[in-house]
Amino acid sequence: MPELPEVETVRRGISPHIEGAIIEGLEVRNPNLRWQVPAKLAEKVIGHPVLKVTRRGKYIIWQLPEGCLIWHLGMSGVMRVLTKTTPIGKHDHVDVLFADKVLRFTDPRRFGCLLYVENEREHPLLKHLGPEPLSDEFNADYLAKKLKKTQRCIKVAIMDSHIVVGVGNIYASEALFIAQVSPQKLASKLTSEELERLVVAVKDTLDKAIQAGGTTLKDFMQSDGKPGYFRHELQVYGRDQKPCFICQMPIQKIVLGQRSTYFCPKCQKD
DNA sequence: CAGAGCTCCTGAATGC
DNA sequence: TGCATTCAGGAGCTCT
Repeated sequence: MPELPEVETVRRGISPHIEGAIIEGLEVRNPNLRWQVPAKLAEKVIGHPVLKVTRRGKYIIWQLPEGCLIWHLGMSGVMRVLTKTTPIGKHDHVDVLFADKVLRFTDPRRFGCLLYVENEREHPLLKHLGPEPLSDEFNADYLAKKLKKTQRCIKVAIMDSHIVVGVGNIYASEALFIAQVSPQKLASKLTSEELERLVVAVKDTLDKAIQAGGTTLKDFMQSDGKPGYFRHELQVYGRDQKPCFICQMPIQKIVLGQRSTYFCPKCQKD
């Protein structure tokens, strides 16, 4: 399940191979992703170079001269740069062909997407997104302002991409544990100290994971292998009933906003 | 307007 | 061993 660090790792992994290359072909084997891949996408992109590969939240954006491709990996999406002779697998839905290689998009669950827009800033998916978590714009003052009047618990709020992008289910639990704030606490009730700790925890957690991802980049292009994702050192996620690494109290699993949530009832205060 | 719940999909895990 | 059932999850959409 790609979270922001994985998406950034994918971006870094593919960009050296893609940037500057001219798209020579597009093969959409299954357009039924989260949204239909636009029918006449090929004629819009073929013959044009990919100028730059950027990221906004968990969206990967390919900048072309007259528009851009917007990709999302959903939760099972994978992008790999392969040789053209690599056999096609069951869930290999899209190939972008270059002179000497192919960018292959694989996504068993098809929660991902591939869209095209002329002006990235105008696109409804990107237009109203909150700040990047690693930017200075994401700070305790900003969060305080945003959460001031909300009735939601902090874990649900921090996962809202209108508040801040890229904080997925796993890292939301992790960051709250590190910040020692209960995921159930009403978001508007966090003290400025707690907000500060949470902001720092989110940045640290994501940043560390991105650094870890960098170390796997060399393995990114295995022709038959897995993408260069990496294992996290998870403190609470997936550790239901296992002892807290700080106080040994069993980690609790609850559901918030239809998402499983893990926390230490002793270390994380309401 | 804010927020709760629904929804897409398939592989992995679990149950019998 | 094998089949049936359950669950997970990103995030936009619908409904209240």
